[in-house]
Amino acid sequence: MAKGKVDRRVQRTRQLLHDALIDLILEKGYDRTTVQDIIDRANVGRSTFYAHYLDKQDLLESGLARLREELGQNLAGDDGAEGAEWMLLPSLALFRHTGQQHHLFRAMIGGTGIDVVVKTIDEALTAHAQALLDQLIAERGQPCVPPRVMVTYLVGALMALLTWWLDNDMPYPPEQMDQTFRELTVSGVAAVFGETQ
Amino acid sequence: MAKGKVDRRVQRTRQLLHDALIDLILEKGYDRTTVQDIIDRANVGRSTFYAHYLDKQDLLESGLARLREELGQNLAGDDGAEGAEWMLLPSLALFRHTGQQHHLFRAMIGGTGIDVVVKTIDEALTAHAQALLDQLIAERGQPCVPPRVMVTYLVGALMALLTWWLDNDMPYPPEQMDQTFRELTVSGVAAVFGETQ
Amino acid sequence: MAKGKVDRRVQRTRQLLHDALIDLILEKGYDRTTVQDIIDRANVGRSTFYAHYLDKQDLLESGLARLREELGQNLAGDDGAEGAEWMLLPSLALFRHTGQQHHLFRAMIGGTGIDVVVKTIDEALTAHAQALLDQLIAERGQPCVPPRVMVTYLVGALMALLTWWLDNDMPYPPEQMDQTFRELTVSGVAAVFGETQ
Amino acid sequence: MAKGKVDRRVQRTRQLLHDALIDLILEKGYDRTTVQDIIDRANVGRSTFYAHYLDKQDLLESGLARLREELGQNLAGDDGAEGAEWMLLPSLALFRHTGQQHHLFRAMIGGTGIDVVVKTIDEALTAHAQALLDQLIAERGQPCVPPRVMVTYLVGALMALLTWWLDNDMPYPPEQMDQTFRELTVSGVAAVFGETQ
DNA sequence: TCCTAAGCGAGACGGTACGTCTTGTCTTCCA
DNA sequence: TGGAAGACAAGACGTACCGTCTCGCTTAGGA
Repeated sequence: MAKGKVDRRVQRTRQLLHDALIDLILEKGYDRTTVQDIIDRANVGRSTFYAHYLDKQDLLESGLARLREELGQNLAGDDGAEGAEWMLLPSLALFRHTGQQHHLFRAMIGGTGIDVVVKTIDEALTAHAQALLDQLIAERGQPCVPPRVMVTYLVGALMALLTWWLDNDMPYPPEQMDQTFRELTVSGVAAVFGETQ
Repeated sequence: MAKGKVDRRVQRTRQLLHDALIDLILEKGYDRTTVQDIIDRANVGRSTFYAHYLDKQDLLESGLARLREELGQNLAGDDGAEGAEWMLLPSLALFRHTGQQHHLFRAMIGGTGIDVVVKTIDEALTAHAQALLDQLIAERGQPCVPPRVMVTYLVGALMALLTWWLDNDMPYPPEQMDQTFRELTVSGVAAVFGETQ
Repeated sequence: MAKGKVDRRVQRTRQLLHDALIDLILEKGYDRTTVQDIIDRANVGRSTFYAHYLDKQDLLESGLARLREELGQNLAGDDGAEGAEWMLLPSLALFRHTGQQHHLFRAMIGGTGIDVVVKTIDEALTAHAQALLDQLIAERGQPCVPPRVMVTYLVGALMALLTWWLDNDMPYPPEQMDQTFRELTVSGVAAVFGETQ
Repeated sequence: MAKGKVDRRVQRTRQLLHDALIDLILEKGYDRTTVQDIIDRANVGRSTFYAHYLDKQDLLESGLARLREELGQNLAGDDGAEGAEWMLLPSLALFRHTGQQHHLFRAMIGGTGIDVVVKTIDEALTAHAQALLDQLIAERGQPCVPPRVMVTYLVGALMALLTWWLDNDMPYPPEQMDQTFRELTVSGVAAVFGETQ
């Protein structure tokens, strides 16, 4: 069998398992979902599950690559539209994107959230903000606070807004959430670069 | 037995259980600690454990009252020293306080953290910020963004900084962390109230 | 709790498990009986089973002490009645005893049999024959063949008859089986001690 | 492809599987040998195994034809040499034959033995003894015990000696084992036919 | 010499039983 | 009489084999 090429059956099995997991997360939450639930739903043998994944978390993580990619694409296109040079995070795109799949995202990052998912989004946003900040530093010079801490601040604030928004049934439109984030953020970022808004 | 007076043994048992839990959290983390571990360490019977607490989480939560109180005291005294009227969170006191007990706090809120602990601190900070914000609104009128969202933003950002700081072995002194938080926050808060810094 | 004294519940649980195993052996055979079958039948938790026994075989073996004892009692009383001094095995008692519980013994030693059970009976008979043979040697001197081999011969022959008898629905009464065994055995034993019948 | 004619490759595959099984039985015993072990050793695909045999036992049994044949040949030649007319089993040839391949036979019938192998030898010996006994009956008339039971007795005794001998590292030469069996057997057989030795 | 059906290896798969682990309840005994 | 000790039912876990299956490659034997 050609190396590096995965059997069509393997692809199918993995897809079945992923789909089953997502279904079950939506139905009863990640923590209450057991491996048995997953393989029953996917019509897959127990040993088959463990042939592909180490455990439930491994299955989840293997699906995060796709999430990362999706986020990357959706968020990338947003930057041009941001306008303000002080805006380091694609918050509008993020609110829009998660709002569209709010059932899924609520199950994934709402409430307590699933650690590994939260961490994945966190890291993606962190990388994004870090990159933009590096650019800004190249243009403006060092800010008066440690850049890494700034990034942590921005990402933490945005994640908090996002989580709160999903947990509270999205009481404002994405645009307003973005606007709020922007208002609170931009002058701070400008300030640490010595600018006055 | 005198009613209303809790048997001294009961107090002792509870203390043993709390201490055992804290020890074990520091040793191997909350998630990897089992009820069996706790009662072995505390030299307590299994049924005794369940006579006092519903489960592991209940034991943890019951200890949070003290944490809340401690935080309340430590953070309250800080406000006067904050100086700026736009500062809604006692960040300096928080960094100092957690830094002093960083082993414990790292185990509690570092990494993935223990949900209920994070939530407790989050709620305490949220209440604090909300109160100060209400005052500010009484003086300044409504800000241009939803106040509840503002509070979420501020608390989320501060929690993110705190967690990052502990996870990265406190690379900056509490004063600098506070300063950074302040720089990034104050102008934003002022801005939404229509003030220019 | 008093050491060496076993909780009444423990006794009860073990009894339930033993009974369930015997039931199931009679119903579907030892090999086809699973641990799950046993604990379902006994209304016992899986972990309880493994708290008491290492595995299915261990449960079976732990019940063999009683079998050994039973055999010992039933077979011992027979010797006086044997008559012939050349008779080293309580074959009549054995056929009678097993015939009375033929369902159980068929399941245990018929067909392929359960190794450990066959071995247990084999050992009990071997010890018995060896003891009588030692007496005989004390009286008569060494036989012209190795005593240990003689014992093996006698026990092997008797076990073969017993197994065949149970497997073929006991086509002869115990008395006739005993008589046959006696006819074929006695003159041989006498012969190796230099006696002519 | 010509029907009834088996592909050379087929022969080769079967041989590989048989050899692998025998190797593994000698190395780790029949019970501890898995199908996976066998096909790994034989460098054969899993499906190939099941294309030829139903299961591990089927593979083993298919090899027993040769064993039966071998036994038949070796044992047949012995009868003339038996001498005594009361000797119904070719015990000397049996001890010699198994002694020569004691590694294999020990693994096959020693200890607990492999049921199907033991049964095969048992049946071969039973048929042999039955045939000779029928002859004897034709000459001497009915014995005073059921002939079928006699045969069972003789075969059981011989198998027991053989197993014990192999399990105990053949402490006596085949001739002595045969002699012992003969001493214990012959007078009994004679006796049931009303003869005195 | 080519073609084609078979044998074959590789290994994915559904299924079943295993022995382990942890939870929260229940029972017994002792101080 | 309340707490220590720990037995217990429940059920999820990750592992080990089994027997079935699908896939392409190889390879003989008849055209």
